[in-house]
Amino acid sequence: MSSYNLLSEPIRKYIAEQNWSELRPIQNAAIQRILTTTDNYILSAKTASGKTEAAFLPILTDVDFSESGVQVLYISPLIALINDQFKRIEELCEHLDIVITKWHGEASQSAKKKLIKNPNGIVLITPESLESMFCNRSHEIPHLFSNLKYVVIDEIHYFDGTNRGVQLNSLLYRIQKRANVNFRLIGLSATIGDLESIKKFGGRPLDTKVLKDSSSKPTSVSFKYFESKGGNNYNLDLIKDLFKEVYNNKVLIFPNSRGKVEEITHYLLKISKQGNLHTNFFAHHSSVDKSLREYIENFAKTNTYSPFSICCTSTLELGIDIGSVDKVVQIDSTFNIASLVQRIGRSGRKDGQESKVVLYNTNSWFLLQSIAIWELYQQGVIDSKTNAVYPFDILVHQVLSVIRSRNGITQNELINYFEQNYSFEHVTAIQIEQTIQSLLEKQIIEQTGQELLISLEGEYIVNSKDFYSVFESEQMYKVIHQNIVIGELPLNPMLSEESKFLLASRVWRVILIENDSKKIIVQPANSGDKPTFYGGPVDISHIIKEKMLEILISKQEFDYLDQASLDALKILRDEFAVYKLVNYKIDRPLKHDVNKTELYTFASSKINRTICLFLDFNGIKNDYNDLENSIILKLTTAQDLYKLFSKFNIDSKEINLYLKEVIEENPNIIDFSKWGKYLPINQQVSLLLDAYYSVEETLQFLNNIELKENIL
DNA sequence: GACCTGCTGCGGGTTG
Repeated sequence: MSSYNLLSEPIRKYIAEQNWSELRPIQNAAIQRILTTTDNYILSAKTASGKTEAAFLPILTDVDFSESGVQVLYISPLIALINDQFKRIEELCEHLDIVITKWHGEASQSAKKKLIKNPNGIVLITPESLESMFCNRSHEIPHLFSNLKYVVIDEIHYFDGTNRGVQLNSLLYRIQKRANVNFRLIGLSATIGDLESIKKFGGRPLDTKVLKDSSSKPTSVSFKYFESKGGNNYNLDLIKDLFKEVYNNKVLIFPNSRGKVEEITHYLLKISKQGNLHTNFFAHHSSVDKSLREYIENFAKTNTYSPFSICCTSTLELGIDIGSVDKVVQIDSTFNIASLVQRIGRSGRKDGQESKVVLYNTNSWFLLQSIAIWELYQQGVIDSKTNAVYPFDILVHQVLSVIRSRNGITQNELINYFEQNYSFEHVTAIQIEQTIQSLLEKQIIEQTGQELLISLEGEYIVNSKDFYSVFESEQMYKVIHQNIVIGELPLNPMLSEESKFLLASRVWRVILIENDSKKIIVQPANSGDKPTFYGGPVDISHIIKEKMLEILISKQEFDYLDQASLDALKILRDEFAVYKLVNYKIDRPLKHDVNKTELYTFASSKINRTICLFLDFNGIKNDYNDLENSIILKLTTAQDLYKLFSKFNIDSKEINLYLKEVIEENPNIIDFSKWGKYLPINQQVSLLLDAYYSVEETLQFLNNIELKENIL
């Protein structure tokens, strides 16, 4: 039977009205498989290939919405995506009598109350709102979800390998337990790196199948090279070239940081105004006020004819609906392949159109990284993030949430509950007990009779609105002009009264800083600096670093490079030719200089960080540059380094003891994790070794490499 | 050189 015939009458009617000539491959496959099996499915297909419909056409056919209780739970990482999908699903349900409810922090309270009173239909929610449901409406969970048939997770790759993903998986387990229900899971994504890891969502990896439409849109690419000379400032020629590239098109520009977004938007606007051309240049990032961002998104979506450029960070990387753009500009390399795939997918969304991407680079290492990522993308390789094997920090958060939600639970019940929780599959009962003991010792929880309860101290933590998320957020000051919020900035020492900065593509002068209400009052000004934002380094995966070396030592030519890129690549290749590297898996350059030695690792950021940990442990001073892949040491020979590496094969007890000392001396080291500080010290050590460093992998890497030296 | 994500419930006021 054709997949169309499997669909219910109202759904077929809907399809007829859409004037679709045919169903897309991913839709056909999904309808067939979802309606004829009981498996979970991950639907993977390129952006704008109709994945939402692929999930909902069969689900709407399968589910009897006249029954009470929420039938379908759609989970999204972003509020903006929920708002977009709400409209789409509403259209899909036009001929069906189905209630659709948005449930997130900015959704209507009355709609939520209505759902509680009469739970049914489809609910669209964020993981954090789900967490809050367990905390504040625990007794409603069975009533809401005991008839749940499907959970749909949108942009599921975004959760994979992240703390938010561990939290989400734990929440799915908690729904199953609390509402005593078994649901099917449908995950949607355009970019999947690690299939095995994604299949674990929902706790039935063996019954979770992947439907993948690997067809990709033709993409035209060009690389341009404008070296930045001194400091962080862009080469003026880059800005002029960029202007020519964008001013007559609809474009998204991704320069990788909020400060650079402001800088580039400012320059482009300036050039355009000088030439009396249009002023549709926008800055879009997390520090620009939400209403302003929505205005920009809406401008892009509704505007059919006029050209515009939105300069943005990853805020416009996921599937928020802004319509189609003509081209995507990436300035310096993305940090991973999935990011590039998502960004490219934003152009040429209409059928038959090709995607267009222009990659600018401002130094040769970024150029090399960009080529590596582009080549891997062409090969269909996507890099993936990996979770900690023992995510103790999320465990501590979930333990607190469960105690709060249950309003008292015995220790044995709690241990048993988390032993079965598939989100913590490798964590043992003894380890769970240690986590609980630590919370008791730190007096976050207390024991009353047989039951564990949140203590007075703990109430402050679990009752704070900051409790629901597993990621940290810094204190921000609102930037206000004439009672209108422009955006928000972290307060830094550079910012004082009379200082000037760029935000939302305009220059502002600080009039007043109100510390109590966390406000910065500003007025427009003529010139100013880009604002300073705090941000940690972003890890680069091993396959990208390895590919960079492969390209560096090969003679491979790339026809998408402009002359300046070719020249820059040649200089870098010539520089490394002296090492006579043959095998990119094994050979690593060791550069002897007049008073220092540089080890070029071409390894993942995590491995580099771990090598530095080993060096610190052995009292060897080192300096590390992730972009250039190099660890700088005092003068040393390859023989000395081999000797040192063999010493790294140390008893893990020693490194544990060392890390304990490090943590005791500097407790802030654990702050890379929001909930890490509540863990016992041995679990803090484990978390560092597991999530921050990578000992096994690093030892394997060091045992495998052969150093190739230059002769001074 | 350095992304992003989310957030309760209540009480008091205003509006239709």
